[in-house]
Amino acid sequence: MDVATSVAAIRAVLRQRGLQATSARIAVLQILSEGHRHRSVDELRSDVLTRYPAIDPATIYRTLETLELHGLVVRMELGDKRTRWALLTHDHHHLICRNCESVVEFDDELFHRLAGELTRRYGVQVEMHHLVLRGLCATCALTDS
Amino acid sequence: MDVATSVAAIRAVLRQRGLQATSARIAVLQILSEGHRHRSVDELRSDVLTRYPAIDPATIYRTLETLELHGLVVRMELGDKRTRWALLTHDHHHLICRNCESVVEFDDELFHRLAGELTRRYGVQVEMHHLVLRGLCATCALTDS
DNA sequence: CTCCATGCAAACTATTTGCACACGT
DNA sequence: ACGTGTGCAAATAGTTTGCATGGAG
Repeated sequence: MDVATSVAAIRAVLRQRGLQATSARIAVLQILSEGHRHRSVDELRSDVLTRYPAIDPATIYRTLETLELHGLVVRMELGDKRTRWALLTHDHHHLICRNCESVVEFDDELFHRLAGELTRRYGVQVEMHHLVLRGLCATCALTDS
Repeated sequence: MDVATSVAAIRAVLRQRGLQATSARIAVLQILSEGHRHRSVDELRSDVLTRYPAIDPATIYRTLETLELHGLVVRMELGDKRTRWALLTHDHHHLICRNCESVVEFDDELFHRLAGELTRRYGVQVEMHHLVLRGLCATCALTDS
């Protein structure tokens, strides 16, 4: 699914997995498909409001749980207590800058290597899809602090 | 601070950082020093009960926040909503087995290399102290599932 | 003796659940 | 029509905060 996916495509994806194409599910997937930012339930709720009739928070929670179960979205804990959600696309990882709060995104390559090494050494099977690291982004790292 | 640290040593560490050596802080550090497991506030509260007079949850939260600020303990989010706490010792990382829920611990070496590579490639300064990964532990990886 | 830390109770926030009704197929 | 999804309201769980009292230095 790509940025700003059409409703028809979303319907197809849902049906494909045996899920009813309800308005809540379509709205949530549509919003999440616009820029692959990770959003909290509350952000989702207000984003939905700009274009669709309101969805009850309880429904959003249940919708996301279902979509996660069927491998369409992923959850991520950023440290505050709200869970963030995004479309499941390719594996990628994040660094949150402790100075300016910006989020840097990394592709999976280096982490993939790490996972392999961990398997070799410890026998574990690491499933890293959306890792969250903390530290300083390039800009703030230069200014030190 | 080592496993089962003496009260005198704990007092010293606290004073050293300009902190009052109160009974709550001593009790919390004492409990955390016994096996470097990561504990939830509730586990801490009941562990304290076996040896000390009860500490109010609110006090435990405030105590941990203070100790964290002074670099004595670290927090960790395991995915359920309770924050876990441990003494800050050496950097190490964890894998939680999604099958048997066990926690595997890794030393820092491989991750340290990864952090270096990220700095080289992206200019970021990664601060990874207690990373939490998910996957399968060696035992469950063999049995597949 | 002076503050900082603690206990208690109430407030808050994110999330979950029960139930009757509405919608998708 | 049938069964699943949704809205609403109430319940829950973890955590935070205000305020008066108690203990550490």
